Amino acid sequence: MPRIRHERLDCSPGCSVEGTLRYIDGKWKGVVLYHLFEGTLRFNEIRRRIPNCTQRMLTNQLRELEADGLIARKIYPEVPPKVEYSLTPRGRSLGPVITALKEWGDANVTLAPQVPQVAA
Amino acid sequence: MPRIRHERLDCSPGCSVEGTLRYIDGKWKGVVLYHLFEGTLRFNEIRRRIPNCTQRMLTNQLRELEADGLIARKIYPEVPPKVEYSLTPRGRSLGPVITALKEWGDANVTLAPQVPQVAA
DNA sequence: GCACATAGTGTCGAAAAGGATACCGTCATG
DNA sequence: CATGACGGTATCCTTTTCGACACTATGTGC
Repeated sequence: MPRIRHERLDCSPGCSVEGTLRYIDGKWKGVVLYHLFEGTLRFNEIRRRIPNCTQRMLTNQLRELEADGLIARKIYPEVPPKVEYSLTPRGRSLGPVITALKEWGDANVTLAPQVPQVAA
Repeated sequence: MPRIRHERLDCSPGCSVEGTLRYIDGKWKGVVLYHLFEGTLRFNEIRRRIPNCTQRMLTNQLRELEADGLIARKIYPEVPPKVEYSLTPRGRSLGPVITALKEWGDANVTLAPQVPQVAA
């Protein structure tokens, strides 16, 4: 379950910003959604696209996205398991958000990040 | 310091999405930025706009936003302290992102949130 | 018989985020 | 003299998040 950023949304007019953030908060949700905009993907297809995400984390993120109604999970009762993930209409409605995030990132996040690099 | 969502950004083509998210991640950053789009604000003006945010958290969020070059902090060496916060050009360039977040939130986040409500 | 692929689950523990609370110095006001 | 506003800090503690790793079941291929 994602961090509950705000229990109530009437705290401030900007709160709907945080309300949206709540849905895409989670270390891998943004990327997952981004990849699902390409089309339906199976579990391990997503996994291969996001190598740094552990299996457990991917499962978590997918479950949360599903619980939030953003993605759909279709299980084929086959012998080697087959599960497909796709965007729901609600998920697809996030298009402008993901696009805006992607564009700002492409323009403003240098590929050599000035991230403090944990400095350990 | 924000959670370091991804140390490297070449992990996946969607990573610039997460790259952007890194900047607005933090429980109150989205709202803070949103309010600063209205114009320059003093510390306690922001504070009053976000009543649920503690003083310590607000300071943290502002410091991180400043460190990320999204907001500017101007100190007036006056006797009752006066500090003004405003968006930098870089911060202002987040406009489309904040707008997209706000619009999706307004349209899709019902004011009576179906947040699991901690269910404790 | 062993490894591999599928799509997961369970448990553990470290680290990070965030909340509560108290405190700082200075000035004005009552 | 006490209180409040200003813009913070410092400290402590709890909650959340995330990563590592092992484990599950079934079927295929070698």
